[in-house]
Amino acid sequence: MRNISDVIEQYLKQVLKESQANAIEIKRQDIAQRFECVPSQINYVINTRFTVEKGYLVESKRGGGGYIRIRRVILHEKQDVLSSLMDVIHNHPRLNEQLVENVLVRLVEEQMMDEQEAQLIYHLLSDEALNLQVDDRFFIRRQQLLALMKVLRYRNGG
Amino acid sequence: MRNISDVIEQYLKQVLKESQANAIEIKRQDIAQRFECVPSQINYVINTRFTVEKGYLVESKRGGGGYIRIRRVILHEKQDVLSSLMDVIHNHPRLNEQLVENVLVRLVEEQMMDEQEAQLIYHLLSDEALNLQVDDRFFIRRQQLLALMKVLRYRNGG
DNA sequence: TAGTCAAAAGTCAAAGATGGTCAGAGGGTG
DNA sequence: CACCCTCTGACCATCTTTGACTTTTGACTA
Repeated sequence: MRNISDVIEQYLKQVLKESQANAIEIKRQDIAQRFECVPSQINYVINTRFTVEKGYLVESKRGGGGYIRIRRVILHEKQDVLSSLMDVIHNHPRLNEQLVENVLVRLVEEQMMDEQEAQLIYHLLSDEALNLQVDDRFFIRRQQLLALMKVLRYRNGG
Repeated sequence: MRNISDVIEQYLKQVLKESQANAIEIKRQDIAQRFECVPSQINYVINTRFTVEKGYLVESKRGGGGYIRIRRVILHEKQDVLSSLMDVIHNHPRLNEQLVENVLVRLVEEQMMDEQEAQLIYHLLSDEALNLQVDDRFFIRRQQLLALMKVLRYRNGG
């Protein structure tokens, strides 16, 4: 594994998978110690790898007895997945390639589209294809991702 | 061998051949060091020798733990269909919905994509999703259709 | 109860680690 | 000589790591 962030990410996902409940509670300091890094590294991992669009919810508490709780969001209805992703799209002012990728990966994970389709759309929404001013790029991505959600909704009998 | 680029090219192809998977991951700096050249020489080799037309796909990541991944892919046999469609796209100043549809239908007929994929893309490129000034719409459609062609060159057997 | 303190976790910006781009210099070949 | 590859290095973009400083919380004390 190339960097410590990836290692920590894998570790947390492993623990999450092995836990009965779909949530784990960690102590930031403990994890930092286990991987010999500074505590704020854990925040970095969480902020970049356990985001809402990837299907995670994170809560925490400071002070004595503090913790960080990571929850895997499990939505049984495909419609719920779509509306949650639509929220994400609406709430993100800056729809960069990374976010597009996260959304598409999630859709594949949730079996709402296959990899080939995701691949195609990723390329259509890439910086290279959307060779425009950044803000215009964000705008187009929003429009097209929402259009995608619409098609997927009715493809899945909505 | 006359120049360092050729040497590096051969080396990478050798490593690729010996690897089980049809992909390798390198560190630019490592390769540059091994052949005692500047790092950007590696980009030169990749840009001139590992192109899509030659059957290679390259991805990379910057920053800590960065890498360059080179993958061998199989080119689609219908390159001529793609180039003729690219001509069409280039030569049409006004890429309206009808033209998009025609292109997509042709791609489906040629079995370069399936109906579902065509459907998806049609919606992404619709007037409704591309809620912009007409000229901008034409521009985006051109960019994205060309991006689509690029992906289709190697899909289905990579 | 209010105040104080220590123990968490959060934020943010700087530094570090890679890879990418581009334009110009260098060199070989028809 | 002209032209086309190659090679190089300065500068840029992106992702990760680190640490100083901040905020929140609960326990203890006056």
